[in-house]
Amino acid sequence: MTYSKTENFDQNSRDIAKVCKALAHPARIAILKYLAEQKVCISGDITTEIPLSRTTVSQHLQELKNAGIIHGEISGTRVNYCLCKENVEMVKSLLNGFLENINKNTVECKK
Amino acid sequence: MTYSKTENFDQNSRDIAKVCKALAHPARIAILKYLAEQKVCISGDITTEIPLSRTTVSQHLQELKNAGIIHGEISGTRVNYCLCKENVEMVKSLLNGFLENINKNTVECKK
DNA sequence: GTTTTATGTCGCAAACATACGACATTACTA
DNA sequence: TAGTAATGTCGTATGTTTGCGACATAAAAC
Repeated sequence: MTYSKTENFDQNSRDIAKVCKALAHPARIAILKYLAEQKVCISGDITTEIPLSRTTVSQHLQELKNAGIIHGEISGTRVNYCLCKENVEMVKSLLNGFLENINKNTVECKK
Repeated sequence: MTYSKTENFDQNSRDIAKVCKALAHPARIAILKYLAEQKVCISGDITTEIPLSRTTVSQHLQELKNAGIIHGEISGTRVNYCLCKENVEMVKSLLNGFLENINKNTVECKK
């Protein structure tokens, strides 16, 4: 009865919320930054760069993969992760479009 | 013991994650869109525009307020909410900076 | 002063997210 | 084919979010 009424909102709002949800944890931001820093796609030894257990990092990677932001390519026992050009650009234009849109009717708030 | 190790990540990553968290629900996106549509700041009768109870909408408004994205001004029994120019722009540049940054080392993923 | 109107806050229940140890899987290596 | 290394998945404990009814508050209307 309670919870999860997301289907009552329009697709664009849900898309934006979904992308933001994927980015809504510092570990995932740190992972993305790390991937962006590397010349080559890097495997799951991201663990050594992130102060979390391997299991947890793996889960965060799955979430980023589900959101389509990263991509993992199997190579032997390793998995090479990388940022997906198309999807990162999709995210960029989705968020930019939204922020540009709401930026039209803002008000000065001294606060 | 478990959970919430966010303090182990750098400030920028936490800031980005925080903003994204505020945007990580379709209701909040819908609320922001609605606010952007209005000529004047609109009070909590946003309820009629959003398929959720007044209580829940009120809570989402609080979250957006906490994130500094909107601002509520009391006027009698009403509260006029509006988008904060400075903060919306702050969010824009924060997210743009990050996305621009990670966009440098992406890879074509046919998928 | 009582009623109405617009809001916010509390407390609860259900759903979801986070973190991790233990186990399973898969491929390379000797 | 046994051993190791890199990963993923499961189960569990705990914290957080979502959604709402019920109550509290406070200004305006009468």
